[in-house]
This record gives sequence, C-alpha cells and structure tokens, in this order.
Amino acid sequence: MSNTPELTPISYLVLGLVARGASTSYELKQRVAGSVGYFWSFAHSALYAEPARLETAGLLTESREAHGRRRRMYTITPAGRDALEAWLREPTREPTQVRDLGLLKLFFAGLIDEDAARELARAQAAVHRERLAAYEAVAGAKAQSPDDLYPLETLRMGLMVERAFVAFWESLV
Amino acid sequence: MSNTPELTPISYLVLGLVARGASTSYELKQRVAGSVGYFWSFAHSALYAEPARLETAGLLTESREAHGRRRRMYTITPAGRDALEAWLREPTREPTQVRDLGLLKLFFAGLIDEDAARELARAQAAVHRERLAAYEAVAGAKAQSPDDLYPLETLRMGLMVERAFVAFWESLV
DNA sequence: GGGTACATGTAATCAGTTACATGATTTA
DNA sequence: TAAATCATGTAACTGATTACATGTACCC
Repeated sequence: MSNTPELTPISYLVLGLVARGASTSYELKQRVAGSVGYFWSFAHSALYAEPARLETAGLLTESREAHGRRRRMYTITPAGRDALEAWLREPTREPTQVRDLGLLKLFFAGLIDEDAARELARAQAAVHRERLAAYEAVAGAKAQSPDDLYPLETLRMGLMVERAFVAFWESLV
Repeated sequence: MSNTPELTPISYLVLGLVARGASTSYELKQRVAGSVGYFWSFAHSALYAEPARLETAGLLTESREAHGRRRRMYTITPAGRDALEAWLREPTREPTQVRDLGLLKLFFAGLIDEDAARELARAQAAVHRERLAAYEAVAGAKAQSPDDLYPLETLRMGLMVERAFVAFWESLV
C-alpha cells in the first residue's frame, strides 16, 4: 500500500537524508549531528525505529550486510521519493515553535526577585554567545564547500536566531 | 514526599501559571492561548492531565466546586512554590530548538527544482509576514498595561524571531 | 592486554496527542 | 427552540525518550 500513513517530521527528515545517499542508522545519526541536529534534534534511537517504520510503509528498503556486523543499510524507493517530493513542494502553515527553557523561565521571572532575573539574563546571554561562536565556526568551515547550498542557508538562519537571542538577553542585563 | 519526580517544561508552565493565581484547567488554557502559547503550545488536554500529576506530587492542591459543574480549582502549595522558584533560579544549557517545518523543507530543497524552492520561500515569507503582523497587534495591545513586564519581554523576543524569519525568507526569494 | 571511546541496537516507559463525549450558554 | 459555540473533561494510542546491553576498534 502506498497511501501515506501519517508521516512525522522525523519521517521526512530520515527520508530526506536517505534520499541524499543510502545509509545505516549510525550514519544518519552522524549526519544529523553535523547539520539539522542543530535546530531539530532527538534521541538517536529514533533513527533506528523510524527507518523500520518507513520500510513497512514501502518508502525505504533495507538490506543487511552478509557478514560481520550485519548492519542494516537503507535505500529510498520510488514511492519514498514521491512522498518526500510531494511534502517538500507543499508549503506549511504549522506555527514555528521556539522552545527555549530560558525564555520560559523569563516568562515567569516576576515570581523571583529582580536580581535573580538579571542573573538569569546574564547566564543565558553567556550560553547563547558560546553557541553563536560555535555555529559561526561550523558555518565558516562549511562555507568553503559550496555544494550543499540549502543546508548552509538553514545554518544561516540558525545564526540569525542565535544573534537575536544574544542581543535580547544582553538587552535585559 | 517532596523529592522532585521529574518535572517537564509543561509542569513548570502550569506551576507558574497557578502561582500567579489559582485556576481551573480551562482558565489555564485561556491564559496559555494569550501568552506563552505563542511560542510553547500543546494540546489542551495536557492542562487537565498535568495539574492532576502535580497534585499527586504535592505541588498543587485541588478543590472542587460543591455544586454545578464541580470544576477542579488548583492552588499552588508551598512545596510547589519552592520547586518553581528553584527551577526559575537555575540557568539552563538546554539547546534552543527552533522547530519550523519550512526550514526543514528548505534543508532538503536540493532535492526539488529551483523554482519549487523559490516558491517555498515565497510562501513561507508570506506566512511569517502574517504572523508578524498578528504578534505586533498583540504586542501593541499589551504594551498599554505595564504590569506583566516579563511576558511582554518574551513577546518582544517572539517578534525578533519572526522578523528574522521574514527577512530570511525574503532574502531567498 | 586493559581501558576507553566508538558503534549498534532493543525494550520499556511515558508525555503529549488525537479522538471522543457531553453539559452549559448564547444567539438567531 | 434549534443551532452553534463555549466549557470541561476522559480514554486510547503512539512517537519519542530513557535506560540498558553488547560488540568492536583503537591506544597507552
């Protein structure tokens, strides 16, 4: 059956990564860590469960190594590529979620004294400055290889958000 | 037992809202909708399940109306207030998650033709412009009442992020 | 050759969602 | 008074996490 059985964002993420090249779960994990993982992360075990589900749905095929570790290698099927492309072409109105615990704490900062609130701002500013520096390093390294244009663009957006956070927290200090 | 039995962000969110004033689940729902919900949203049923859990943990107390709807009204306990304050004071290094399906699609836009990618950018730019306008309206309305300073600040951060998204998508068109 | 880090997975649990249900109020 | 909408909840399901487990390769 090639009817789309409720795919989640992680489904498409896996589909997309496998579309760029057949992979084992471990390879997926590494590729996520170096790219999308910066803004959309999850437990590595999801990368074992999800391909299995996609295989059941006929969107991936699995082939196991004959010897040694007998790792499962996943490849995208034509149906998988169709589902992925259809999803990519369809715009979304899903609201953007910015899940930042610091922000959530700030929301309730009226319940603690002002000094503690300021301290929170200071700490979060420091964390985001660190993160920004790390992203900038990654971006600098990736900017050399001009393939992978779009992943680089999402990284650029990540940088913009981090800069906004730094500016925001610093404005509160 | 007042040992902290793994509270989630939603736990603290509920705790924080109830700390600002005893509420029923429905009131929580409404308060979320007009504030934190903009950046941290979830199903309303969570606001029925979560207070119950917090009551078991001794962080809230429940009292039911004697007559009529017998609604459950929740009040924070001293232990609840302690747990909340301790959490508020502790800074976090939890990575910020920016969950935006448009961005995820863009990450894989290399798999579709350039026109489709540009179309995606155009659509997302429009969506974010709309959202930005809505936030600005809310912010304008809230700016009148200068109590609730911190919620207003988080809204300001929300605005910054939306502006960044608009600029980003427009730069791709 | 013992330790440590990398690699590869499975099983159980649970937070949060979806779907359902029904009572109370307003409106037309 | 019918219809819609607001208010209030429960039950079942499941995606994703936590925790566990073990194999392999490198390095000191």
